[in-house]
Amino acid sequence: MTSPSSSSSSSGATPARVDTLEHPALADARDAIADGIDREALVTVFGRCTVDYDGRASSHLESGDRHVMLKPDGASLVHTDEGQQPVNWQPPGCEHSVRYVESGAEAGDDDGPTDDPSTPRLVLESDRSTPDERLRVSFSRIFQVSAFAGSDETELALSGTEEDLRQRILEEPSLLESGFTPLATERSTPAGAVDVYGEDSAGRAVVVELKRRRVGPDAVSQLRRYVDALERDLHADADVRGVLVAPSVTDRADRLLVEHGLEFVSLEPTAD
Amino acid sequence: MTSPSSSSSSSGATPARVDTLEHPALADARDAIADGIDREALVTVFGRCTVDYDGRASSHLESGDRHVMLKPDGASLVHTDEGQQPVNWQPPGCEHSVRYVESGAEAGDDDGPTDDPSTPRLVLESDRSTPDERLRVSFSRIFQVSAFAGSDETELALSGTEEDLRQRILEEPSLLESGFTPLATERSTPAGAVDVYGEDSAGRAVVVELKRRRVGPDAVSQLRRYVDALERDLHADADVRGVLVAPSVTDRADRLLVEHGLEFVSLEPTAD
DNA sequence: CGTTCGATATCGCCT
DNA sequence: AGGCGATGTCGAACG
Repeated sequence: MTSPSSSSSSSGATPARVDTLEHPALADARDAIADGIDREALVTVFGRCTVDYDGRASSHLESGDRHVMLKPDGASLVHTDEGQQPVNWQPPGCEHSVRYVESGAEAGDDDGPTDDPSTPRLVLESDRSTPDERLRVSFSRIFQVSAFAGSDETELALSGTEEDLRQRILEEPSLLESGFTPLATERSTPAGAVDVYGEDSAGRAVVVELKRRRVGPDAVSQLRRYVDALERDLHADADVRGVLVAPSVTDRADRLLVEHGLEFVSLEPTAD
Repeated sequence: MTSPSSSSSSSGATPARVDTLEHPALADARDAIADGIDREALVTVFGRCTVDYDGRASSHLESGDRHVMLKPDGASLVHTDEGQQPVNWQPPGCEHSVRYVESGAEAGDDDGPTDDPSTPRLVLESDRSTPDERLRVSFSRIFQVSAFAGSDETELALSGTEEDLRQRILEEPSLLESGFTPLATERSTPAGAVDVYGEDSAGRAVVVELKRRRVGPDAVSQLRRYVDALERDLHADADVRGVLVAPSVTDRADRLLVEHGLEFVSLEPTAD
């Protein structure tokens, strides 16, 4: 069951390739993983391991069975059987390495005890600098190693974003209010760029902050910062209106809006 | 190469089990995936597929080779060979389903064209309500299916969090400033809960907002909301101090602090 | 349930 | 490289 199996898809311009080992010896797993990293394949390892992270924060995970994915762009993901988020990870830009250690005590230079340091271990590391951080996965057993090489040229088409909401307003400004005229998007202020800047039927300046979903107090504060900054920037006794555009607001955000003299218009990113 | 292989770890209290098919026929893949879901295993599928999401937003991904993970808690993840984040996903709480469709045109009820609708397809769906959303992965080819059953009882131990920063301040209040006395954590105000509430050596109320890392304008606004709310809550002519505690602040955040009469103390979550 | 806020947030854009 | 804001953010704590 530890003999390597390599197989290619029989049709298609760029055949996908999969290499799998089941219950390999740790040394064989090391070779397969090193080969997968070298070939820039997507490598997965399922096995019993401890996990240590050190960098922006520090973490330790005792021994358990987990699924590890190493990507050719340097990303690393450790998944348990629960949760959308990996229990540990490393962002793209890391250098992956793998090594076989006869005595687990040497797996880490300065780590605490692992599940059984006296047994041999296979250690995966993903390191980067800026910020300096490291993920180390130390396996006592490996149940499966796979290396996937495929082809994926396509990009995700997503709709229902804040950008869609902006397009809706620009194409039909009356959705904001009758007589509204957009003058600029991403208009720069000392506090940052305003989503949509324009003027109302009376010629007053209007700052519009867009949110694709129901908003809380943070969005109100954000809008307030822009209105404040623009009032100073126009340095007249400018009466600048601030309008929050979102599907809905929470109670507390609504009170904040009133408190700060800001307005709200209910609008969804798409017309459905 | 399409014969099923099931294997168990030979030692350990809770042996891990791995079932793998390589280049299975779609109908065989369907049975293996359904069995894995049924057994509450962690199921992975690598193959050529299109991906469609509809719910909080909508997205479509043309045909390519991707890695799909179905977790027993209902989470679903679609990974390409790039990026830390899945290109598509579904949170825990979904219901997974798998079906074999002779003609791909029936894979979706109302979908646009896929890579080749005339060929048979294997369709994975993960659905949930509140919010109502659905992820559909439609495979034209499957290169590998695996089902992993393991054991993982341990929890992550993490340090360097905001909670650590709070403990540091509570154990040694002089780190904030000489004479500071913490009176409460998570003190409730109309604007939300204050991280640390206390008084200085002159008996003035102090609101402390903690951040584990370098902060921008949002944290300053958050602190300002708390100070405002507390000044009203104490409804005296209360002079409430607001102190932001973080490793550092950006320039713009620093100007905002001055503008709002707030203070800053540089402190890291851990003593290193 | 909804609200609120933290996170090793990640990601993309722009300076 | 750092700042800044969006995200189908996710997740947890709390009401």
